[in-house]
Amino acid sequence: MSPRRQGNPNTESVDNYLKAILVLSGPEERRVSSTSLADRLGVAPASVTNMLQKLASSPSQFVEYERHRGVLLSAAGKRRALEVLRHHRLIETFLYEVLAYPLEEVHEEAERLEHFISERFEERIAAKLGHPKFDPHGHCIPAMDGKMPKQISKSLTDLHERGTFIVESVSDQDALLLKRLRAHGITPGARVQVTSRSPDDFVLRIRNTSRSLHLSRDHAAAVQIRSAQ
Amino acid sequence: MSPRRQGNPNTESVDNYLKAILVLSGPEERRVSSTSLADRLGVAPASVTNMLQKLASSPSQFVEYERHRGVLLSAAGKRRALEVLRHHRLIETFLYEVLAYPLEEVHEEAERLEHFISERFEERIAAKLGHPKFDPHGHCIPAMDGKMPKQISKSLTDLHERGTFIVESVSDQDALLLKRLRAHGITPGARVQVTSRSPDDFVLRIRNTSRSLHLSRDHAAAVQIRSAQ
DNA sequence: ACGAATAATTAGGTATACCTAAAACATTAG
DNA sequence: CTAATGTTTTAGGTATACCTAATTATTCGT
Repeated sequence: MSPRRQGNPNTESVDNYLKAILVLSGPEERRVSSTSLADRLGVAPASVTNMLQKLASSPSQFVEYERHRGVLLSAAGKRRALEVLRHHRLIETFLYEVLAYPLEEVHEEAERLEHFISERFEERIAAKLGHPKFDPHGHCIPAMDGKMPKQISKSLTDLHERGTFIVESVSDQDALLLKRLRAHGITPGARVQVTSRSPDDFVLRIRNTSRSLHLSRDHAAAVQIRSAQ
Repeated sequence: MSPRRQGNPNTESVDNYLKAILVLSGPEERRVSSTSLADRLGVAPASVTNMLQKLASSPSQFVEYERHRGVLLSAAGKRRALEVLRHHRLIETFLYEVLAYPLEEVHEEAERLEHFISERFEERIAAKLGHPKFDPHGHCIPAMDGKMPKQISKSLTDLHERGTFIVESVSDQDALLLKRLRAHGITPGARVQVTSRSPDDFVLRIRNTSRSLHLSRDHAAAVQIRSAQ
């Protein structure tokens, strides 16, 4: 018996599967394949199949799963996934604002703690932070009821014009990249100019500075922007 | 595979065993029996034997265990146990001071989180709190190097004279009792008068008030006191 | 539309941490 | 100093979450 919250079906592992499905299914909520889940979670595809079967046939009804056709979150699954995401982003904000963590270290700690904090802890840090709407990476924090405004930004790689933009958010997945971006002033809210781009070389310049930064396609994909009004 | 910190031998469970051994072996560091561990951890005695055998034969060398003769912490085991205890008490202090938790809710949350916080988190909350020496229950917080001053207090039940005393600490094990004690002003630092006592009825009066409080033997055992200088 | 390539599932196995029931050991009372 | 009692260990079994290797489905190109 491993589960900390015994009796109820929310183990750490289940939470991670739900979060991964939420992210991979995107705003259009398309079905998610076993392989993509396996990739994201760093486990073998067979393990994913196993877990999905268990989840689908458990009374919790978190997912809708069809053999060979991928998986989708149910309403309950989405609710739980958003709750964990809320935990994650609140904790990130808390570590950054209250404990003065460096931005790039916030994710790893939140990834661990998100599964173990109580409702009370969640409430208290939210209150302490003044019920923030965004985390320090610029991602929005789901409300208690699970509502989350659709963000209208797009990825740097989806950009075809040249021009000046505002950085909306930056992915927290790659700590090293995050550190490099921060060193160049690419943080949420920054005004940046896209100087040139080729398929695998995006050149950014930060407004009011003379420095510029080259990003590979993968790295550029981690930066979400919106047009400067 | 359950361990969160993979590769290294500190699972949540191991931490809990080490903590329990630390507490049960007391300041005299006497050997701890399987049954007493089983009781404290809420598991079957057979499970304890199993775990102790694994711990004793693991490369981590946390315990010294002899069949039928109980278990003892090694230097490494004591170090680890004190680290977890430090986490626990720092988190309690943090929840109380920074997040304004009610005293009696601090223990449960700390019990969960103590296993998952990083060194950085530990450092940051310690710094934020000004490197406190005591938690809100009045227990002292082990230093980073594992040093901890022996506390010279004794339990209310070990008291044979009548008189006025200062509350040194209050056990965090029983949230309901803690709430009741708090309601009567029995918190660390309070001056209390022991009005009368019989084997199962300890009567306390808080200095400068007219209220008094009856405690059973078990409950009185949870209150540590020192003489008022 | 069919065979090759790719994706997904099944089958069988590992480790952790727990359980119960039965057996072995230790302690204590007579 | 032995028998009864209580404690501890052994033996055998459960569930979770993973793994690899083998098999079966699906998809895609020609």
